[in-house]
Amino acid sequence: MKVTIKDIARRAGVSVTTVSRVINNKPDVSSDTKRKVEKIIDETNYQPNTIARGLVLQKSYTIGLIIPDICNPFFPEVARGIEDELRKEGYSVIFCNTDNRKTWEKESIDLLRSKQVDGMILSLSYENCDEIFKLEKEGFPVVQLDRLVEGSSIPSVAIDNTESAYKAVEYLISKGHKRIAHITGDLDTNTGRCRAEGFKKALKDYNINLLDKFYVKGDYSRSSGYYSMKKILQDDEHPTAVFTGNDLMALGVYEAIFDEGLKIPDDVSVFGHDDIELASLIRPGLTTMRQPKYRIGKLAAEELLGIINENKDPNLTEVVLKTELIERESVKSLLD
Amino acid sequence: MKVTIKDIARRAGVSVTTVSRVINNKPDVSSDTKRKVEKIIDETNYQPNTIARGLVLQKSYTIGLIIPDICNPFFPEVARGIEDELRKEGYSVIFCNTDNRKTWEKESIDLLRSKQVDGMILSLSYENCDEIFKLEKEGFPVVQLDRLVEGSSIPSVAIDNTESAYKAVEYLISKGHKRIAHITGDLDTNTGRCRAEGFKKALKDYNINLLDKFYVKGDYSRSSGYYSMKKILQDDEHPTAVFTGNDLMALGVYEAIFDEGLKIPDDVSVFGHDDIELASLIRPGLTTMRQPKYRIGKLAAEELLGIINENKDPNLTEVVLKTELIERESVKSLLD
DNA sequence: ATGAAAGCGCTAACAG
DNA sequence: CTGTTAGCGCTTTCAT
Repeated sequence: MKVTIKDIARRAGVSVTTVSRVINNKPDVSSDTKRKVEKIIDETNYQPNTIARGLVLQKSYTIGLIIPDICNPFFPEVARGIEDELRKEGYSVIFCNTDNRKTWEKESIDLLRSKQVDGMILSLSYENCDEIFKLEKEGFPVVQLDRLVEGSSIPSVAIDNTESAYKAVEYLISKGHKRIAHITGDLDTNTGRCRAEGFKKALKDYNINLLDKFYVKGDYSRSSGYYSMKKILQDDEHPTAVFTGNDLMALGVYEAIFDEGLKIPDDVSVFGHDDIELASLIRPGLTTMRQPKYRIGKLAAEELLGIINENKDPNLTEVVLKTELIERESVKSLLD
Repeated sequence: MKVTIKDIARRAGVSVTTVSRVINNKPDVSSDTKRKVEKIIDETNYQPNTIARGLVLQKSYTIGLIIPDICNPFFPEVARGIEDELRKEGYSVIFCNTDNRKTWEKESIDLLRSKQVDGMILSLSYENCDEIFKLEKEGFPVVQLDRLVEGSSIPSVAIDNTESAYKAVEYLISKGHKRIAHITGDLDTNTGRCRAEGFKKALKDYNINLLDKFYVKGDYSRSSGYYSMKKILQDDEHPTAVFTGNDLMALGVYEAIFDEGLKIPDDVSVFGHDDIELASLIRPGLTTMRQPKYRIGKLAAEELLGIINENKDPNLTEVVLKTELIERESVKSLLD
């Protein structure tokens, strides 16, 4: 049987209140009894039952993390940033994968609520606004990852995807590219839409025509990158450069290009987004926009902690991080 | 204020006992009152407090996952396998990163115990046996990942690294290679040692001499692969094939070989281990042994569930998974 | 078929 | 300084 506060109390010959006091470092305990109790706690290897404490304190010191898929290379680092930050404050994190399915998202939220988490960090599919609004109405502490829901004032930690994509395309243009294709991310997500928007805006600002056949809808998966690029390459008229909605798709694009016996960047330049680890590992190194992933996680956690603890006003908090252009070898300059 | 079982009881005009009965689908409730209660539950969007339930049931429906680092490409898929499997049975998972630090490992175990997890899945540093033994003595449900601790009967899900390496080398031999080098993984880890052992055993079984200069100690990092290969290539006498302790090192090996103006697999064949995503992306595609990562996670979860629920005897459970040889283009046949 | 009451392990007034 | 008491939200005998 597990040792409880009662056991400690009995063995120390004091009341449970006193034991509780020493556990929580409260005043009003003589250093004598304190020592005595601590000794017994040590001997018995007693660990206070956080569940029971949570019940009375109405606090679980646990937060929920809901993401599409921890296997998506974006999330492990974010998750790590969150866990590191939260653990410092004594919180632990329960994580749920949803594969962007609305029903799973709802289930996960309900599950976490029933587990009395003190807050949540969410990366939900774009359409799933109801859930967010419901949480907001209840005043439940929530921070969103990587998305901004219009009409809600729920804090969010994200990068400016539109600007980031714009910068990427601008770079391509500065290298003399004019025939630039884009394989979009999942357009059901905010990030996917914003990056596509940034792409279009850059072309427009630089007076470059956007050809329909150079704008292909992907879904962030590696295979969608592969097939989209295959499709693009079927046409006689190749683009000189392709900007993909994320690095994972760029990997698929690499394969498609290699399949056709073409060379990167000599035949086609490739520009990704996110700078996942693979980007530096593949050859040629993938030029891409780096997301400060760990930092996103860390800041999201800080944000959430702020809301939970100081009852910080969530209304004003919108953290927008910049991405960094990482130049490698997958983009060729057409100038000179 | 959150709605509790009392609120439901009051609004339905019944006792909390009755409400509890319908929540848990117990018999002895007239279908009439059952409907009535269910209606109120629906209306109020009531979610039973799992924490409170856990307190009386002595069950949290939460398990702990302790790993070195979720950012290590091995773990996300394992974690996903665990989460998928556990969620089906109504469990959720709290994860902790330890960076293989013993103090963090101990802290994490204590934390999870205080959170009353029903079991743990652990991937601890090799030296940290005390903690495992302590848990074992208490009969606490634990499954180990990727590690067999001698002298303990704690179940473990792992691949047979020795055999896996043996198979790899055997394959190389079957392709006519006799001058085979090995760049080891971190020999402070069990995996590293076993793979090196498998390498040696295969050579011995096939009566091939192991040259000292063809056995170089690496540490699983890409750069160690690079420098180790450089060192190997400095000698006039090249190996015809090199087997690396993991894929990441193989990547470094690729670079070293390219640096020397040599070709893979024409001049040197390369064989990796793990089949990380990258293996299929680099050119030439890396021949390697695939770890069934998702499956490892899934089985570890099943194992744990078995111990928790059916009080299955943990003594006999040692799941050893086979790796799969993935043939790509980095190995040349010397036959014909 | 239903409810009253006890208790899971802990904290927090309140008294002394 | 210390202990008594009353819950936190839920499940579970045991009556009725």
